[in-house]
Amino acid sequence: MKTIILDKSKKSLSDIVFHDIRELIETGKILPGSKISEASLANKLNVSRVPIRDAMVRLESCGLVERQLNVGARVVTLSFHKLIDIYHIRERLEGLAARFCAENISRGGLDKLQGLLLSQSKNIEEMQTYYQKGGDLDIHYLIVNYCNNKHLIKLFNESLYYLIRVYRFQFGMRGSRVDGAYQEHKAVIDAIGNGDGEMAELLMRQHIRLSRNSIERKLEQGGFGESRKII
Amino acid sequence: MKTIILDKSKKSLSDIVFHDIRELIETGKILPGSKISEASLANKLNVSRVPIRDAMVRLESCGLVERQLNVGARVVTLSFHKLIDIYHIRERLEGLAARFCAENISRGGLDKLQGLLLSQSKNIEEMQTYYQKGGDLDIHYLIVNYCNNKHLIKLFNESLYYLIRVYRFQFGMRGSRVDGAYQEHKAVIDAIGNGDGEMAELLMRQHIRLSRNSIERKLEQGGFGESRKII
DNA sequence: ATTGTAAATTTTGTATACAATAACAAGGCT
DNA sequence: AGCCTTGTTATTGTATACAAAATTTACAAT
Repeated sequence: MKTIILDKSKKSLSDIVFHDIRELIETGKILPGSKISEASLANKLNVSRVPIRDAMVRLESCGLVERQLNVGARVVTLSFHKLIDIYHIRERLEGLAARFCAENISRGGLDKLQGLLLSQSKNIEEMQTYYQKGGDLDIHYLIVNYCNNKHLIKLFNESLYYLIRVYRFQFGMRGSRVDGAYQEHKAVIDAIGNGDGEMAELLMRQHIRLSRNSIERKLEQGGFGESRKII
Repeated sequence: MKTIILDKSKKSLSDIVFHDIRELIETGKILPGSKISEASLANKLNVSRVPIRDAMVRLESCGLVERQLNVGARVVTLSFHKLIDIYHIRERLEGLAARFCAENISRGGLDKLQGLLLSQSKNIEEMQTYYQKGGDLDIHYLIVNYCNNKHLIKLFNESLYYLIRVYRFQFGMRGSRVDGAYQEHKAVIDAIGNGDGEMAELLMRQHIRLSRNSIERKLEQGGFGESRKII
């Protein structure tokens, strides 16, 4: 008997192109506010315009570009105000995800979470680089993706996560609040491990609220390094 | 001097087709779980496959269809479980929207909300038909769209609202809980009018939680009329 | 010099054509 | 008979070609 392994990792060109462009935006290779020409991108990536357009439609849905009829697509322009708006949304949505995790998470999922947490506690220096790379997003990403609510997962992955990554890079938010984050992450994951949904939601909301406060304070101080020019 | 009025209502074929298909799904003209052939739809709507594909990509982002590489798109199959998941999300997101409304809404926006509420209080009979048509969604829609948080608005409109409408139709959820809804809507809008964000969020969350409870009870009783076959 | 108009160019939107993949059916093998 | 193989068909993915719209450029009139 031949085992049939359906290769789910097989991607269409549209898919590949989508992630290529997403990464170009995320890493600032395409600047915010700049126009994206379908033809030039098609040349650059050696594909026809069709996969590019597919990708554009998806990128618009993800909030990374804005399109206008007969004019074209522009990379979204970010602002601190919008960032704060997103943190309010994250507070509610990730709070809910933490609750669902506490109620539903599998043994394997919990192991994964606790393992990631443990690897962070090893030493401060590793942690620094980890956080600087935006790796703390991984914990948030994992918690959402283990929450077992398909709509919530899709919502977060497609409408928030990519955007958050763009913000992290473009505002130079690397390494902010490395101090408190670990303890707060630990508290959330402990609550999840105890199966205490109410507490998990509360702690996650508090954690994200504190992050937002930290950002608002830095904003008042004119912080975030050189990236103010992006405003 | 010639006045330039840029017609934002101008839509591309892709746009029109998107809403056409969305409505076909919403009204059950295309059944849940059924396959959508690009070619046949292109024939039916008298356009080429290109706008159909654009629409498909968007429909997938909105959660109305699921696509598989080299196989095609299927209309999503709904379930009570998923519906409950969505209500949990709505509770958080619309709660936040109510809070933002209380903090930011314009005089005109508030007038609109209170006007809609007033028109509902006129008489029970009108209200019944109003709710049966899914019009109570309008209040929820308005509150979100006046909340002044662009990301939240986009999230709700593109990832929840269409789906909710599909659920309403396919599960025959018309007219459920006409009784309590008015009072609860009034309470939320009063809080918004008073600028009390905390209270507005609390009341909206409670309102949606009660709706969810009502649905869960009906589910236990084997309710929702003939639509159980859809499961 | 500036503004308005019109031609030219570029870019997007849509249609058609071709390639690749998967679903399906028929026939041969154990 | 049942299952595997293989060829056929249908459908999706991608490329190219054409149409329509917007932007840019050039030029003329004030």
